[in-house]
Amino acid sequence: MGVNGVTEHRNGWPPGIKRTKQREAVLSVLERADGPLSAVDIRARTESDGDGVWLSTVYRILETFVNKGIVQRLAIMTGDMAVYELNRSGHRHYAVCVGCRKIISMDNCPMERFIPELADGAFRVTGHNLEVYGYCGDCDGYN
Amino acid sequence: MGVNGVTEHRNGWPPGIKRTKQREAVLSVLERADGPLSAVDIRARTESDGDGVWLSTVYRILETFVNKGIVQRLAIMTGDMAVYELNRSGHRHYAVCVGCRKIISMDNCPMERFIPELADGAFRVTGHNLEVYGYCGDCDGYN
DNA sequence: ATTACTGCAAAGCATTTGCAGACTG
DNA sequence: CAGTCTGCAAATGCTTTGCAGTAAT
Repeated sequence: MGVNGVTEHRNGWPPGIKRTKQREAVLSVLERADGPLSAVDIRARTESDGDGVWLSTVYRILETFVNKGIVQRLAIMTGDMAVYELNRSGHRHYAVCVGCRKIISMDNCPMERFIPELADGAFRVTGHNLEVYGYCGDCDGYN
Repeated sequence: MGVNGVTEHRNGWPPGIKRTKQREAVLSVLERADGPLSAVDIRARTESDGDGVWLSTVYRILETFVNKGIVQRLAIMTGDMAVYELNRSGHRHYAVCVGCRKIISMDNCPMERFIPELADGAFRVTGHNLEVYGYCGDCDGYN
């Protein structure tokens, strides 16, 4: 599989991270994800894959991955669970449907050209987060 | 849409909302706020003002205000508490300092001119949320 | 062998909810 | 007066943490 260019760890393993069955399972889930996943989602998918990973371990692995820059924790507030995604090179943003809570990925980032504008003042920009809210095709018209 | 909106509580109170001492206290805090506040912040400020409001009541009031469109719940994930702000007409976005967690407001919204682009597909945009991360003047250089 | 990681249980903490009394319109 | 709102307490649910055994380098 792997249509996507996950940064460097193609043939092996991200450097500086101990390789364990559980971490492989979590990374594998994230690589195959179609959108951001919560810790609970990830745990469920590892179970479907045959390698159950304990929930607290999933949280610890995610924390490690985030610290290493492999994974990104998004700020989408759909419900109250944090969601995570692989930190792919060309980053994405998401549109959240207020009707059905579906998360739709937006391919391009309209912010790219504006970051320079913001960087002029006394603030060095290192990243950003954008979510768009609204109604998807299925839910529009009912609201 | 585009109606002059919620900013109508000129003679003191938004329409359609029962007026209680606690709601007045919360609204007053939000009106004087210099930035987004958490429920705990709000509760603390009502205490300083002399009118303590119970925390669960603050949450219920905020929920009511959000439903009425008076208040907005942001998706800033500084720590793990939700933060709220008055839904002022010209809306704002915030830059969050990764060093000291300070929240700096950005006066203009770079997204305004891009929402139309997004609205083309099967998605009707009703709102959006943007946060920029980086280092503020005080923290830059130390990281 | 040394050090880090995981399963598990239990604690933490923000937020929500149930209920009886108090208050608003 | 009827219906809503609040104080309070207890519950809920996501996330974190402590510990002892296990696995990786």
